[in-house]
Amino acid sequence: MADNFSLAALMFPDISSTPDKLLEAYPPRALKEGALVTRFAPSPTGFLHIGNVFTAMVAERAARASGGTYILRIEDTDKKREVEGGVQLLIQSLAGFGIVFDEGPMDGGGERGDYGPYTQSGRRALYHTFCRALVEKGLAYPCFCTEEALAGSRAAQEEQGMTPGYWGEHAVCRRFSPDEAERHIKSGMPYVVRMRSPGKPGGRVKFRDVIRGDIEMEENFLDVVLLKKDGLPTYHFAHVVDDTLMRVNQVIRGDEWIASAPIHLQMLWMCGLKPLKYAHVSPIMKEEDGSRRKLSKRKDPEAAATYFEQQGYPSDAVIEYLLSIANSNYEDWRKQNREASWASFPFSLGKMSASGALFDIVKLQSVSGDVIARMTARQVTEHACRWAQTYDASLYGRLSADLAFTQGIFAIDRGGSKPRKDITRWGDVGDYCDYFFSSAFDTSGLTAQYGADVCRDVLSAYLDIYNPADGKDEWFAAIKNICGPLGFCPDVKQYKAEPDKHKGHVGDISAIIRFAVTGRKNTPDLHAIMALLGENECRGRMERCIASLR
RNA sequence: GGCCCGUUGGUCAAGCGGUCAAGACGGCGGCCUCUCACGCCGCAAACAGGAGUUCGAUUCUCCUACGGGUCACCA
Repeated sequence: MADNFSLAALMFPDISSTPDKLLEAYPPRALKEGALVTRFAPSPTGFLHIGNVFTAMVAERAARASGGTYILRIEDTDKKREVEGGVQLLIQSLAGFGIVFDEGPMDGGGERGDYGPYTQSGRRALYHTFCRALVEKGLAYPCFCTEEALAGSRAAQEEQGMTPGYWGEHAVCRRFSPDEAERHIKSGMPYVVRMRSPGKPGGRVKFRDVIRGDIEMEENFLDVVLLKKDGLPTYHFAHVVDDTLMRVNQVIRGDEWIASAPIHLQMLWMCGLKPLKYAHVSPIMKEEDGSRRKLSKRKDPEAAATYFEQQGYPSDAVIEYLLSIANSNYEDWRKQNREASWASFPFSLGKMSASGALFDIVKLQSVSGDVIARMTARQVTEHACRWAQTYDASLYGRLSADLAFTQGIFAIDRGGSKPRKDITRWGDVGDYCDYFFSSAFDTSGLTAQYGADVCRDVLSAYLDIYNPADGKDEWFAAIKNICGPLGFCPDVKQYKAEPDKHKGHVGDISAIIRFAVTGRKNTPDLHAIMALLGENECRGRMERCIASLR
């Protein structure tokens, strides 16, 4: 005569352990007060969404800020979605953002930590142990319904206006005796394992979400699948056993999971496990046609984490932007701690907003400009070269030809308390510094504004007194000195008071020189530029300019 | 449709019964200034709507509207 124990033995012949033994094998961690053990648990699809980076960062910050542990767990229970090399790619991409794990699979293979395996496909026996115990207690049972049958009852339920799913009249396998179940199994029928939900329609569950506060919803009354036909667990079941066995004490995940929290709480209870603590993170949104939606992998290029690297945003800038979305006091902190690493920011899960933020590329640019402005010329040079090396070969050629010169470019107007902020991503540097590498300027803009004669006179006069040894003050004084003879006013204010008395003012003189030397109307400190270019180059450029004006 | 979550300026957001409703990005104006930046100063700009509770609601309750999420042998 079959019973739940013989049924369990038939279903899990190679499982001899028990949940209690597993709990002993993965004992509670020695943690200091308030330390959070968090995890990032992606499926290895090979695509890293910026929203995932956000969630991963939040979990990482929460762990680090509390002196806890951060775990990577690979959820590869859906073989259809798996991509070759996806795990390595994921680890590397996250590392590129400065997000690293204490435990889990490692770059280059292998894994670290005492609570593994960290890949779900390697944890089969663990799930089966818990599942076997459930079957023995009559809390789980095999279900032989075909997908067609399921679809049929779903349609019927919907027609009747009742909640679709495996419950009530439609949970046919739930009512099988152990005898019937065994007979079906022995006949070779494929089956899934479902939990025997104790829930009732209309029942309520309450739980506290760290981000959203108290939430109350209808309890689960569906006989949810624990193990799929292939013996691998569903997300729900895997989550429950993994997070308790890994001793995760703060589950941080996307808010799309909040609807299934009642399932998880119920499973935990049925397994005799303590409820987990949850924090559901809102997704990053995108505005389109006046309405919001999640950033879409298909429609939005900025949904891909790789987009930002390609565009040349420093990874620190992306993280700081994300951090400012997560904890709005981040920007105030940054203002007070100019030079500190974002890693020392006292991150707080509780300060997260419950509503989803719109992705704001303009704000990212502002943050990025600040991040780059804080860098030294050397750091800028290194970053720009590294970026150009893979994304802009010709730029790389220019930048790397003479690194001291390149660093000199980035040193102009850098450092000090008011650094320039006009580079917001490495993709900007090509435009930013092109005139340092080429002197093929079109001077028509110059003559259009001042007339060829004036330009020629100004440049000739300047060439006569040009002294490359001048410091910035002498350099500018020299320019002022040629104003008078040329009919320009050396003092801007004076000129503005009586504009008719002069052809223009010093600004116009230096504008002409600037244009001859750089081909631009606007540049950083011209004296510094000329000093870097050197006497020969500067003279050459001005002489060529004069020649082109004839 | 059921259940759940959300809604403060264009955007991110402080606020947690009494505030002239912070700050940041962006916008606009000004100052500084050889240009452009930077910096500084200033301006415009918000509590989705309606009922309650209260001496008093952005804050508490309910309803409505709108937005989002979820209802798989996917995560």
